[in-house]
Amino acid sequence: MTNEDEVRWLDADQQDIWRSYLEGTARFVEALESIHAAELPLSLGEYGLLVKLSEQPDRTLRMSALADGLVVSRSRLSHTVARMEERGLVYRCAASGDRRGVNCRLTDAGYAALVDAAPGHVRAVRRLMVDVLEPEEFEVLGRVMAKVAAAGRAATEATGTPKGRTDC
Amino acid sequence: MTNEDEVRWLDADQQDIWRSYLEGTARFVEALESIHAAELPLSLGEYGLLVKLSEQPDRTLRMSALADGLVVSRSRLSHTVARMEERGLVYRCAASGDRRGVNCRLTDAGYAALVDAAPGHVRAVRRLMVDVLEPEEFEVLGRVMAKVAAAGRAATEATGTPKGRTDC
DNA sequence: GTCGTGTAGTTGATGGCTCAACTACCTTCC
DNA sequence: GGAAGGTAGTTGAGCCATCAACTACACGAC
Repeated sequence: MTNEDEVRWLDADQQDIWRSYLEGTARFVEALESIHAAELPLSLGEYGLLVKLSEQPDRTLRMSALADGLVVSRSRLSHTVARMEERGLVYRCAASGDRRGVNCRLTDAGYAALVDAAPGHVRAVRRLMVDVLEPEEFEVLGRVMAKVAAAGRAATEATGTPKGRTDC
Repeated sequence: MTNEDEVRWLDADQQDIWRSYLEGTARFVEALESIHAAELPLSLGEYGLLVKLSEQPDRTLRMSALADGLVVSRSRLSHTVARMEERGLVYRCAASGDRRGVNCRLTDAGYAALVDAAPGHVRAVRRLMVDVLEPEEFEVLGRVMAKVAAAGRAATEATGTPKGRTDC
């Protein structure tokens, strides 16, 4: 399984690309998170959570769906939502139908924070990514990362315990 | 500054691309980290650190250079290296020339761990990214992320306190 | 020389994340 | 109907990252 003879190493060009990817993602999130921390009322993670909620019909989503959508563990989401609930950004209530379920709902204050943060967020995303690329480059990036997302999803479902799953 | 009239929002296509990017990076690191945790003797972060060291002439690098190369704060690197030092993977010693400086050096055990982890790491990177893309797609990804890296670097240097800097 | 400022790195307190364990509920099957 | 196993979500302990403060050294100006 760890037999070295079978390994197809990356050639020099592939290594360069790989390192560009690693550095690019690292610098990008570093810059975006620091803009959120310095100028906006929500961290990048909180912003993403509120965006997801705001897109739902009743600004409401099941905890599990939210965790899957944000690609975080259920445990982490529980803790995060608990903190955001204390700040009045969201609140939890029982889900109808399945008595195990819990809904997470965006409050008016949460929506207001989202509206407040959105312009700065979009400006930052443009400055750090969208506007530094040619339109075609940006499009390819989207196609490419959709493929990568699918591969990751497949790998996570197939083998290891995804995130915070007790089953298997 | 947060005047909404001036904001150039993303159109529907751009939003799709942006979300593909977010989900792709999230699922990718999730899968890669879980492979490291389950099958390899080093976490993804530790692996990256040892790779950087192994590329240096004497398998040695200044702490500050290491922090910059890995895009992490000096504080975080200090803690991480302290833990890895306890495991015998690296060790620190005074740098020559500048008496403030500290060198981080790869031990034989650290190199052995790297050699041990490398095949599984490369296999995972291929399965999760390189091999799911057309060669041209992968090349574009490299070009694109190099641009993004540059933009992030510029933003971080220009404005906010980068990571763990006390100056400014 | 020493004052001021900048750089290198560490440290400890705080807060968030992870992991495993747990409750509670649903579903299936006999 | 009840036993077994799956799903939904939470909790607390321990680990890791972050932040601000700190030591120590370097360098330039006067």
